[in-house]
Amino acid sequence: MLTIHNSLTKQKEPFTPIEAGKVRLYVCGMTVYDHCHVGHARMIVVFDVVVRYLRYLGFEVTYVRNITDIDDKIIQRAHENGEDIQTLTTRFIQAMYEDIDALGVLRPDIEPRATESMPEIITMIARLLEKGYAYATRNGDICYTIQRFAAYGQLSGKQLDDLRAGERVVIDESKQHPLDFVLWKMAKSGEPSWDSPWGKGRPGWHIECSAMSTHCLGNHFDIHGGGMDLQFPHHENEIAQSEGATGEPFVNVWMHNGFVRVNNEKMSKSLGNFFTVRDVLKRYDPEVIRYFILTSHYRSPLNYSDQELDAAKQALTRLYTALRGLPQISYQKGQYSQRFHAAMADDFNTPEALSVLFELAKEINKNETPAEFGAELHHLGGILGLLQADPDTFLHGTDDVSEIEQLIAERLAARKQRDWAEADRIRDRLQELGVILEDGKEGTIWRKR
RNA sequence: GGCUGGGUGGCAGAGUGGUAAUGCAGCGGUUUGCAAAACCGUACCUCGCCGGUUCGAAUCCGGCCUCAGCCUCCA
Repeated sequence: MLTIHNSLTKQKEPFTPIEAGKVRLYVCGMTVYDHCHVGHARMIVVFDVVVRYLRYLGFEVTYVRNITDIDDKIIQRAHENGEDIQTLTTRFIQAMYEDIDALGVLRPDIEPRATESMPEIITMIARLLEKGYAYATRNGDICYTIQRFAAYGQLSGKQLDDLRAGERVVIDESKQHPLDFVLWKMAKSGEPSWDSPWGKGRPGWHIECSAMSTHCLGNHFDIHGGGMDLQFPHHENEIAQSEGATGEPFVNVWMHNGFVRVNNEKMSKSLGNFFTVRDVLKRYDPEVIRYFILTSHYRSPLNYSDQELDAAKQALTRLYTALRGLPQISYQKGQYSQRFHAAMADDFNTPEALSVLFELAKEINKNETPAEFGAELHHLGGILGLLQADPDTFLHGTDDVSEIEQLIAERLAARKQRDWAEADRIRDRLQELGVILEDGKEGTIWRKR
């Protein structure tokens, strides 16, 4: 039985889909004005694992992850760069695919873009106006009136009276309530705009997700995910918009992943303490990053540092070392699978699930006939999107290996002559090249440090 | 000020009532020409602080200290 922590109720609940055997899931994706950083990578990998696991359990999953390709920051960045908006977003969408494909992330089933969803957005705003959930301000913007939505605050646990709008930002006098948010912004000169019944303009960020998710998945769907920072106000606003417009319940289960931290602070664009995925990929195998993300539970904070990545690399090396040289046989469910699945079914407890993989590695290493354990390890790793590379490929790296193999052959010859000095000299040389040797009964094998 | 979520052995990180998973690091041994990898054994520490409930708590309750996040955009 799969249980999932629901941010709405703040507890783990047994998961029951709305429609038997099917799961409809929406995750807030990227705003494409810059490269993905490790924080984005965490969100994307976490929900990739969620989707993989739901599918593994036999659910027919419809996974939707949007792309926000129009907003203030995009406009601003395009302006700074002196390029047009579409050129900018196209470039960063391409870059995003490069980054997350490298991390072994499966593509969503539907990937709606804000700029391609204007009819749905406009329809939803019109419905909110009809039902009295929205109003036009003096300057022509359309705003949501949160006081009309009685359940506002249910997700974040905030009471309207407790919220201090204007604490950190100037209050907009044209709004009825300081926390009312914009659904449709009137066009400014030089900015992209779309026609609407209220004149040319563009959508607010919150309405995009409400419109795209309900359009792709229906008014009421199973799971909505995103980063912890989106809980308020973004997801709170989505509930208000969607339930206001449709009159139906919006989402059954809300899932929020924790942050990546750097020196005990949230990694973020605004703090400037972020590492882009492509920079980290220059120094670490993508699978190491994926593994690193899964070493902590998805709701816990994850500390980013080189030491942590080194540790992840070392751990993954242990698993691949165990798999090296094993005959490929078909997987049969073993005793470890049960524990792996118990962990995963408990709110996707990947650290616990990974610990089972290490126990399998140990079993392989000490066992005379380890092929079955190897097949199980390979199979269970695959559920997490790990351990699918050829072990030698992982351990050797992707650079040219001919010089290394040449040196190893020379060392082997020296060892045959019992010329230990020469053998050790070559080994030192190889060490300089980052190669670690292992002399076994059946010859010498090696790996990259 | 309000709301969330945390504080676990040297480090990382699970565990939410029965006495600390897993990885790295440490120590002793096996193995090795020496190493490495691997295996076997092993220590440390008792789970932020104080009090309570219980036969029994890291795990429940109360108080306190402290950290992070949200209440602007943010995965």
